[in-house]
Formats: sequence, C-alpha cells, structure tokens
Amino acid sequence: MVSIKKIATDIGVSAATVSNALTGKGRVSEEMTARIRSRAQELGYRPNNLARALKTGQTGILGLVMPDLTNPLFPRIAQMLSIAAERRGLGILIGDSRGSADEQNEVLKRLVDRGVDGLLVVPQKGTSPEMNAVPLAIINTASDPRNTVSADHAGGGALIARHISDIGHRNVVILGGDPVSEVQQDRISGMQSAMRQEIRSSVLWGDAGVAEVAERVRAGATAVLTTSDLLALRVHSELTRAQFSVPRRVSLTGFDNMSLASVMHPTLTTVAQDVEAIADRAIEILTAMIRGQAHPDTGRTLPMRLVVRNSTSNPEI
Amino acid sequence: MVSIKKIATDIGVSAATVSNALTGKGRVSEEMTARIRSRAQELGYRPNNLARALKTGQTGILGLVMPDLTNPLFPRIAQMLSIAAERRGLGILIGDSRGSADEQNEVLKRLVDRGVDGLLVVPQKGTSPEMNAVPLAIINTASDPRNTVSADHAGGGALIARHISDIGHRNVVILGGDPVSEVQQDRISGMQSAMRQEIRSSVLWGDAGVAEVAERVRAGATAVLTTSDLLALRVHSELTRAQFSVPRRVSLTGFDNMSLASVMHPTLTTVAQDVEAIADRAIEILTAMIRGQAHPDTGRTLPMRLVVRNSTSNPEI
DNA sequence: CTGTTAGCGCTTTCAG
DNA sequence: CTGAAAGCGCTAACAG
Repeated sequence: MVSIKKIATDIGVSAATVSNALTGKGRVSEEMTARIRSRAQELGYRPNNLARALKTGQTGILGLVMPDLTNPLFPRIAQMLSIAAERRGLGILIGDSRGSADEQNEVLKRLVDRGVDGLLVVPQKGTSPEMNAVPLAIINTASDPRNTVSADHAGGGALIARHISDIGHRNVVILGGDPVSEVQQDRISGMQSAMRQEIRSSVLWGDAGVAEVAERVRAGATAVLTTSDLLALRVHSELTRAQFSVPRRVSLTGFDNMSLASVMHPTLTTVAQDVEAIADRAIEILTAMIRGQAHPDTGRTLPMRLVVRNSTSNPEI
Repeated sequence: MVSIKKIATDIGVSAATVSNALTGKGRVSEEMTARIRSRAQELGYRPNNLARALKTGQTGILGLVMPDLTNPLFPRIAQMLSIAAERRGLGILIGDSRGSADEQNEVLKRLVDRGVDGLLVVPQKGTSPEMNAVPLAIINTASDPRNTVSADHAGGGALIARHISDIGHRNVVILGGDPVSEVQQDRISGMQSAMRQEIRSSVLWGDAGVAEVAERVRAGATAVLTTSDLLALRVHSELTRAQFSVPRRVSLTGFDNMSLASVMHPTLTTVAQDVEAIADRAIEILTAMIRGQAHPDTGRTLPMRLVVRNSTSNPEI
C-alpha cells in the first residue's frame, strides 16, 4: 500500500505538503504540485479513505434502509440511488429492516456505527424511524409529516381515476394491499377525490379483497383499480378464472409500472414514478443536510405519469 | 462521541485496559472488566469502527457488485446476502457495474478504495472481473472456471426437461434471452442433455425468438422451455395473442421462480434456486478466503428445485 | 494483571 | 510557499 508518506520521502518534502498538493488545497507551488501529482500517478497512489475519514469525520458513505429488500421497487430505487450517489463520489451501505420497527431502528444504529454520514430510509409501513446521530432523509409519501421526498402518490391515484372516468366507467372497485401502508392510503384517497360524484366506488383490501373482486364485477362493477401491478396481476388471474375478459368486460389498472406491466397479457395500464428523479433529489437533499444546509425542495413530491396500455377500455353497454 | 479514553480516565485506568476488557481479550481481572463494561453501558459507548479498521486493516465490510441492479433476481440475492452478512457482523456496500466490463472494474476499484475486506461479484455476462487487492468470490455458474458458488443451472435445465419429457412431450422449443450469458447457456445445455433421443428440440434466442415461437407451435411443437420467468411471461402473451391456450395446447416453463410465477395465469412451472443457501455459502467462502483459508466447497454448485404448477400438462394427442 | 508507548494514514493548525 | 507537530480512536507489543 503506497501512502502519502512514501511520496513525501521519495520527493523529499513533508507529508503535509503532499496532502495539500493532492487535495488541491492551494498553498503549494504549481511546480511542486505537478511533481507530486506525477509521482503519485507513477506509484499508483490511492488515498486511504479510512484514515481520511477518521481525521475528517466524514466517510462519504450513505446508509440505505428499505423495509424489505424483496420489495419489487427496491432494485430500481437502489440502482438509481447508487448511480446518483456515485456521481457525487459517495458510497451506499445497505440495510434491511425486514419485519419490525425495532429491527428498523437496530439497522439504523448499525449503519451509524459503521460511520455513515447520512441515512436514506424508506420506512417500514406506519413507522417513523428514530435516529439523531446523523441526518436522515425519508422517502415515503406526502401525508407522512417527516417525508423528505417521494412521488405524488395521491396525484397518481387521481390520474388513474380520471382516466377511468374519462373513458366512461361509473361503477368501480378499488383494491389495496394493506391499509397500514400510508403510500397505498394516499393512492386510494387520490383516486377517490378525483372521481366525479356520479361514480360509485368501494374499497377492498388484501387477500379477502382479491377473492371478492369477481363477485363485485358480477354485481355490476366495470373497473378494478389496484394499488400495485402485482396486485393487478393477481386480480387478473381471478377474473380470468371467473371468465371475465380484460378489458372487454372489466378494465384493470396497476401502480408503479414494473417490468411485468408491459409484458403481461393484456399489457397493463398503470402509473409510473420517476424513480430516477426521486433518487437524485433524495441524495441532493441529504447531502445538503449533511453540509448543514436546508434544501428548498424538502418535503415536496414529484409528479407521477399515467401509462395507458391495453387493460383499460370503455365499458360495454 | 464517547471514546475509549473517556471511559479510561473516568475509571482511572489506561485506554489499553478498557480496550482489552471490552473486546474480551482476557488479560483483565473479572472485577475490572465488569466495572469497565458497566461504565461503558452507562455512557452509551459505541466503538468507532473507523479507528478500529484503520488499526487492524479490516473494515468488516464486503462489496457486492451486480451487473445490473435491475436484474429481477437482485433483490433476493441482495437480501439474502445482507442477512447472511449481518449474521456475521459484516456490512455490505453496493456497486452497479451497469454496462461495460470496464465499468465493472472501475466499481471494483472504488469499493476497494472504500476499504472493503472482500468482494462478492455476479459478473457482467461473459466477463471475468479483475482485482487482486482483496479476495473475490464469484457467483455465476459451473462452467465459469472462476466460479465460487452458484446454483446448478445445468441441473435445473435437466430437471425441467425431464419433467416435460415425462409427461409426454416429443417436440419442444427452447428459448433463451441472450447467448452471451453463461448462465443461460448452462441452463439450455442441461435441458438438451436430459432430453431423450426421441425428442425433437431447437433453440431460439432473444426478441426474434419470442416472435417466432407461435410459428413453431403451429408447426407442431407442444412445449416451450424458456430460461427465465419473465421470458415465459412474454411468450405467454404471444401465445395468447395467437390463440394457443396454455397448457392445453402448449406447455410453458420458466426459470428462477420469481414472484410473478405464482401469480400469473396459469401459474408457471419453473425451477427455483436456493438463493439463501447460495448467499450463505458465498459469504462463508469469502470470509474464509479473507482469513486466508481455503474452503472445501469452493466452486461447488447447489441443486435447483423443480416447481410444478399449472402451465405444463400432457400434450394433446 | 495493568500501563506505556507507538502507530495505522491522513489532515490541520501554527511556525518558519 | 513549506515543514513540524499533533491527533482522530483504537489496538498490539512490550514492560512493569
């Protein structure tokens, strides 16, 4: 391992000077700087981040905590965050808070112990992560008072409901996965608030809800709006089993625009988050917090985008 | 930040003694150890991993590099690795080698610069990661000579082919996503080697292959074996469009047992990797390498498991 | 059993 | 413009 000292003795200057030259803190003559730089190059010098971190108190590492790494959105979020972080020279340490809120706080502590400069957390449904050792950015939904950045889930719900209304549906069923999830609640209330008076709607939840969908359709509903693409796929199975064709007999929508949405049959009308923008802003805000600055966009949401495919059409009549 | 020194002066012993007591290196009287421990507790002492790492040269952090964080298997692998790592008190720093082999090597370097003790890498298709600064474990497939641990992809292919053969199919088409992938090649050669002489089979690749499937079925094929569940879902769309019912008219299989496999309609016959075991063994082997030991299971594969669902059945006569 | 000393590799005053 | 010295928090020799 070639250290700053090696370069220093090699050239015959002090370690401090090498450090200054390399980090460009000025205070060193151009010529000396050049000599130091080129020697460093030759030796293949790479700064030891640990030593630097110990001295400066900053590791350049961010912790990312997700409620369940199995969440189908995780890969995209993780990828976009890792790209956004890398662009700023930061690394990402992962943590899985699977299960309890307690576990979540444990994970936060562990990451802090490992020296992260800040934390990005997608909270466990219905919990509020606790940690004041380092800045914390929360990616959740607008109705979470501590939310730092998120997609406009309610707005997304409104988009899809308006689409369904526009093409003529007047009797719809809304299906959520878990009422504890603030995100899903927001999606649903967005749907409800966008539906005109004349639309009849009711909300179903979870497995029981999935099982009940076919019956509701039989009773007259012409569209099923779900809070996730995976849920939509399950509903599609149920409807197929019950001989209801999508979209001829029932329209069906998802949420999140996962890859399966464009690959299932029929392809799924859904609503997409701009994950890249969310990731970028999350990192942006968090780094500002780390520098001790407030960021004007804190708490603001990012618009969602309606993606119309083949699972929705006019109701028959 | 409460340091070891604080505890030392508090109690009136030296920093070294506190260190020894806390890390349980013996050499300290029971009584003193207890006093130190309880004081540490009171003060909420947490060791500074950076300082420790700088001193010992070990960070307790592993780097995980995947070719594309968007890979549908990534979440499960990442989760299982993170659990397996955590169990051993290790952290995981992520890296995305998206795109090129060059980028892959860049990422490896960056992680090493950040002080990882070892690297877990799922290589970019057809590349061999380069890094000798720290131990490296490769998760790929048996035919990769540097492979450290992986599922037995060829064995998985054999399982699925045998199933198809057992239920009476004699004319099948095999569909792969990308011939550059060693994993997919192994899956396919496993399928081929398990099919009895009397079975006619041909191999198709990529988008062109997907587009050609229906035609092959029209020409007499009664089963389509794909190398991934997502590919199977796409094929299902094509078949449905062409009015071929699954499994009545054609049987269809996937690979990997992703969550969509149990949720699509019909549910998908596929083959599952024991991701948890792979993750655990990968970490096990890597930590052995870090300790400078050889591990007997290096290079061995783990069996896959056939999951029969509703997308396969006897061919109609 | 306990303390002293030294140093991991780097940055940062403060002098020269 | 450059150098000397100190120290981040911890551990590993070596003495006592």
